[in-house]
Amino acid sequence: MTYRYGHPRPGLAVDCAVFGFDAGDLKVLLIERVLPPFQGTWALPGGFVRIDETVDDAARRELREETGLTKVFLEQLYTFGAVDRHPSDRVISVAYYALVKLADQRTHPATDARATTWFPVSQVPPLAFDHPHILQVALDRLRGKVRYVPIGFELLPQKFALSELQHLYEVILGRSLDKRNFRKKVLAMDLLEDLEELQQSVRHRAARLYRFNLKKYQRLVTHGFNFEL
Amino acid sequence: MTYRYGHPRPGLAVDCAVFGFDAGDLKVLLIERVLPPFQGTWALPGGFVRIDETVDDAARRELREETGLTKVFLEQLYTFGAVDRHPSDRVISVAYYALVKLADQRTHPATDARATTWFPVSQVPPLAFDHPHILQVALDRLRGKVRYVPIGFELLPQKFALSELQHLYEVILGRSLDKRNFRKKVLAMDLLEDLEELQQSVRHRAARLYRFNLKKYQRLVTHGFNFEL
DNA sequence: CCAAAAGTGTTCTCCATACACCCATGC
DNA sequence: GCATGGGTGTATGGAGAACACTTTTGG
Repeated sequence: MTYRYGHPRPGLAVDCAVFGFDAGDLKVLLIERVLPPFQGTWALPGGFVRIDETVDDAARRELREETGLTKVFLEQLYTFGAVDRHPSDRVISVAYYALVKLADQRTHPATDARATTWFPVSQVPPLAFDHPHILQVALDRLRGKVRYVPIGFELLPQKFALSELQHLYEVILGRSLDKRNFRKKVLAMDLLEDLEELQQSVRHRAARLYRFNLKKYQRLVTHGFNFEL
Repeated sequence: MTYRYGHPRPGLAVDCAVFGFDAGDLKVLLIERVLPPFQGTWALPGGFVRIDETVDDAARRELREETGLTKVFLEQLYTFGAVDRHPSDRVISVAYYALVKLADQRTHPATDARATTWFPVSQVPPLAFDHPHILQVALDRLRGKVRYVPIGFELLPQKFALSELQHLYEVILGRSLDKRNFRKKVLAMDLLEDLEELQQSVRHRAARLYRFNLKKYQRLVTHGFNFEL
C-alpha cells in the first residue's frame, strides 16, 4: 500500500454500545478507562481501527478484547465526526450497537477481559468523549428497529416465555402492551416454535417456552413478509 | 493537536449519492474522474475529510466543490470500511445521500463545478471503487425512508401538483398507487397548503399547486404524529 | 388457601383497498 | 371534438385496540 503524506489523517476508532436484558431491565456494558484521556471515567468499549482489518472486524475485535464477548449481534450505527470529540487529537468514531443474550452468556462467566459493568440504561454514570450522545443514538435505533425487525430475540435466551418477550418490548418501547393482543399478534406471525417445555423453578404457574425460528423468518422475508410488533 | 505515530492511519473520505427527480425519472449525479485510480470512470462525488472539519462539513464541501450544489438535503448513510475498497491505499468512506430539488436548481445553471451528469438510476454506467454498492445502499435507504419520513418533498419543486408527488412515490417505490387513495391519505395529513394557484403551460387541464408545510410537520412530530405513505 | 403469573375470545372502530366516471383545458 | 390528465365518493374487509375472568403452581 502507498500512503498519502502532506495531508494529516484523522484517527479512526470504533465504539460499541452493548445492550443486554437482565432482571427485567435493559442494560448497557461499560468499561472504566485505565489510560488518559478520561482516565477513570466510564466509556463504551472501543478502540482504533487497524490498517489491515475492516471496520466491522475492528468492532468485533475490540468487543472480544475488552469484554470477552464473541457471538453477539453487531450492527453499524452511525459515524461520529465532530472535530472536538476527542480533547487532544482528531478521532472519528464509527459506532456500533451490539445485542447480547445475557441469560445464556452468564453461564460462561469470567473471561480475561478488563473490568466491565452492566448498567441499567436509566442509571448510566457520566461517560467519556461524546459517548452519552452515541448511547442515545443507539437507544433510539434500538427502539425504532425492534418494532419492525426481529432483533429483540437477540436479547433473550434461546428458550423464552411469551411474557418475557412482552416485558422486553415494554421495557424497550417504554410503554405497557396488552397481553392478549401481544400474544395474538406474535403467534399469528407463526415464527415461534412451541417447545412443549415449561419454565423451571418459578414460584407460580410455569409458562410454555418458545424459540424464534430464524430460518423461517428469512424464508418469509424473501417472499415479502414484514415483521411488525 | 497531538498525533499518534507508529500506527498508520487509514484515509478517511466522504462520498455522496445525489438524487434528483426530473422528467418523471429518479436520477443520480455522477462525476467523471480526472485522476487515477479509476481515471475516466464515473464515480460518486466525494473526497478526503480534512483534519479541521467535521465529516458532515466535508460532505457539504465536496458537494459544493465538485457539483456546485449548496442547499440540499444531506444525511449520513453508512460507513464503508472494507480493506480492499481502494486499490492501492487504505481508505474508509463515510457515505451520504443527498436530495436535490432539480426543477428549482435548473434555473441557476452552470457553476464552476467539474463536468457532472445526471443518470437515470436504472441506467447507471460502471462506477469506480465500491460505488455501485454505496449507490445500492443509498437507493434502499431512500425507498425505505420515503414512506415514513417526508423526504420526498426534497426532490420536488417548492410548488407541486399532487400527481407529481404521486409519480415521485411510484418511481421510488417501484409500483403504481391508487390515485384517489393517495390523494385522500396525503390531504388527510393536513400538511400540504393549497396555494390556490394552477400549473402553467400544460397542454391539458391545469392541476392545483401545493406546498409542504415543514413547520407544521415538525410541530406535529413533537406531539407524536407519524408521517406515513 | 393465597399469591403470582399464565392463558384465553369477542366486539368495535378505523384504516387500507378496490373501483369508474365526469371535468377542464389546449390543440 | 378529441386527447390528456385533473379531480371526486363509496362499499368492503381486515387489523388494531379495548376489555375480565379462569387456571395452574408453589409456598
